[in-house]
Amino acid sequence: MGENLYIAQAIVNNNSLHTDKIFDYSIPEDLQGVVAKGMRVMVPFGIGNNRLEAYILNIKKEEKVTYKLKDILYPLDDKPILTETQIKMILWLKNKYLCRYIEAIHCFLPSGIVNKEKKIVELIEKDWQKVISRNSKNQIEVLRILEDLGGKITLEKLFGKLSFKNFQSTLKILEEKNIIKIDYSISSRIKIQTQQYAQLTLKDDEVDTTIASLKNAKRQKEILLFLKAHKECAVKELLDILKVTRSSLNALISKGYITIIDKEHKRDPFKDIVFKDFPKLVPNSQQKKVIDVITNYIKEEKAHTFLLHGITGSGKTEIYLQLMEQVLKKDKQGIILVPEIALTPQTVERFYGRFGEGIAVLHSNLSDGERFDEWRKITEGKVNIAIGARSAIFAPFKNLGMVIIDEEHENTYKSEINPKYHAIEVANYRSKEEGAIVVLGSATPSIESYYKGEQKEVSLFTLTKRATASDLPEVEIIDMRKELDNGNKSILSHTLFSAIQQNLEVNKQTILFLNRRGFATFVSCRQCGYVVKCKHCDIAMTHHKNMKNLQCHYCGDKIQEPETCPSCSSSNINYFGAGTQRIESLINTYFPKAIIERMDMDSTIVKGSHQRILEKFKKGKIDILVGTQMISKGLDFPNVTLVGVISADASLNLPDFRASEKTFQLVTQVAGRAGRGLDKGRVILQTYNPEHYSIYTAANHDFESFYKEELLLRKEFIYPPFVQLINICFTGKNEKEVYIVSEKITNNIKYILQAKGYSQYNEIVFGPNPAIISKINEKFRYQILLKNHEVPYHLLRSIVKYLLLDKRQKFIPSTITVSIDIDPLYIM
DNA sequence: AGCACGCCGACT
DNA sequence: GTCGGCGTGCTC
Repeated sequence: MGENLYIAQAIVNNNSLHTDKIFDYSIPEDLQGVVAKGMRVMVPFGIGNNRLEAYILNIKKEEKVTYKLKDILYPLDDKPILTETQIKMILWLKNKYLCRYIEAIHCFLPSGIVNKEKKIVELIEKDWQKVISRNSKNQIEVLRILEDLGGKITLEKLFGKLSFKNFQSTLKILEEKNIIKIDYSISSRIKIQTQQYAQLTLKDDEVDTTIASLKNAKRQKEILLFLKAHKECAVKELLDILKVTRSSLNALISKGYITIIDKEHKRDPFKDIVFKDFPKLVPNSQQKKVIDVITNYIKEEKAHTFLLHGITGSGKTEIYLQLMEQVLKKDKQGIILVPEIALTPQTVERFYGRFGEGIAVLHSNLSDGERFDEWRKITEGKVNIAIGARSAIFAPFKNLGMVIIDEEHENTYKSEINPKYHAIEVANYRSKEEGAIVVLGSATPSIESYYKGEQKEVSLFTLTKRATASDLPEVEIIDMRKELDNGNKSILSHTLFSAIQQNLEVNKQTILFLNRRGFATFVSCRQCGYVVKCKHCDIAMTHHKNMKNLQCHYCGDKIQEPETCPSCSSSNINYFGAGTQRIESLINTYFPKAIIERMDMDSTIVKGSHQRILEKFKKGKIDILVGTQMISKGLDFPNVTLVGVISADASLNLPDFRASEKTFQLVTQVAGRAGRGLDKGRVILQTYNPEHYSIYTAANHDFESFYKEELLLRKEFIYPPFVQLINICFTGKNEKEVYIVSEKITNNIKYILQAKGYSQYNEIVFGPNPAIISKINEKFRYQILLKNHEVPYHLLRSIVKYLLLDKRQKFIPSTITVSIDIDPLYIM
């Protein structure tokens, strides 16, 4: 016939490395012009022609094909759910972060939108006992279960009940014997909620005559009058407002005067919250300069990145708000990223307070349905602003004007699951592709971002004035070694103790900060130095006092708290350092009259407990708040005049090249919690390393000095921003095998480097080494670290891609998992 | 991953 | 001869 063949190039929704490629499907004639690029379709896949959802990335025309192609079954969307821009970005993500297509695709879609055709198993031969031989144990088991559960269940459910794994052949035999039937049923986890609306079918001039004709039907007249005035109304509301019953309405419906239509009803997660108006503030001179400069870029639609380095309280949020106003004026949309939305309610409140409705909020604990609704508000153009955590960077705006990333140094902007993207990288990409600007803000910028500022790659603004007149708090460093010399074995120095006491006397609030949940509460023997570690994960176990046990925070294993040292039997075993719980109970005994509350991962498991504690604190119903990182962010309480940092060192001793940076950031952020009001704040910093630069520069609020010092070290030891890193982690149950595979890959990388003329590979490839956490959940972990030291970065990446993706089957047995992290934040 | 195929041992 | 366990290899 010589007719053209339309071929859809699609990615199947199958979370496997082996199917991570583009599959071609022919588009049957009746679907030509119906299915398009960016749509989801159902396709048959594999030998069993299992039905899978597939995402069409491209459609091409070919005259003939020499290979067999299967037909698309049917479309799942009536219009594309992925735009051209997004498809391009999917390819970029895959290539940059070396993830799978499907993982990149999932960034753009709300979870739960995925359709699956479930297999339904149905019993059709009731008298099966006559046909099946007594020996076929497995077949009998399947049929019994089917019978018990009503003769029709999903394959999944059946599989869950079976005592054997290999059910496929059993089912096939039963199907062939016509005893069971296997069918498909489509299921989507999300349903669009609809609400009934009443509408008039009469024309305006008909209404009055109709009303007159109704005579005695008083209620019906009221309804018609109401609808004449309001055009349409939700049935629920109509009945509520007019105090009429459904029967009156039904009468009108049966007479044909009114119709009921289903209208989509969007769930609103913030419906119960009233936001106070947040009026525009007059910017100070520094703020105004920033706003003016960036506004020009917005007006000219120039892609560019800005870094706002502003001390806490320098009014960055007001800058964000005024820039957003400019973006909206250009009919463009904006994204605001915050580290974690539950911890930064003030940012959300201010945006709502300034712009009212028209904002989509992408919470971390939205339900699938709520998330879907927020996503639809964006795709349908109903909102122009999206606020959310990391994943909101993928908000599907059509005309993006600006991305704001607040607290840009935060770790939460780097994804820990594939694709392991960094929100700043994605923002910069979108900026260039979509002509938007990026605004990064932080009181303690990351070394990488600040370095880019110095290199003029991004425009740097420094804000030194606090927007409100309050001064930065004074920070005192307490040398805990001297405390010990003076006979104070307590975890509170004399200075901090008396400061808390004074603060309580004048009815001011105190925040006590501890570096990590139970990070320091490892159990150690003073006699032999033995540290109790998890036998599965090789990390120190954490003491949980109220449970009287030790827990591993990686695998969750629990053991009884030991009374003597498991190694030398000495009774001199000690609970070292202190977790938040221990501090809480200690403070309780020191200050029995004070109201003390703890805020950490354990005390905020229950949904909404953050807000509850913070609300209580805001109202002044808590005297002392003890907490972890969680309390270091964004809290702005004027009555807090004292911040105590119990031990500034815990994060300093982490085995990571960013340990100093993290310590500086934490101490600075926490110190910024004091003195937000009219009273001067006081910060007391307890440490065993008072001479460490990250401690004293943080105490002096001196980012510049810290940066200079840190940058020297980064340069000397060849770390980012001077090189880029790639971390490859191999995981498996057999330690020897994991080691051998990772060593083989290491040698291959070195071999290729040498062949390409880079013989100094010992400065490029490090490892394989056991990961710092060398064992998680009975699985051993080895890693290779790559640095692009005097070797092109793209060469390193293409080597990794070649060995671990393209030729994966050749090098990696299926018992080993490989995880690739491009530009890792932690190497653990 | 998910499925079928094919080889082999157990059991009638 | 039949059934079921397990290893292997492919998926448009």
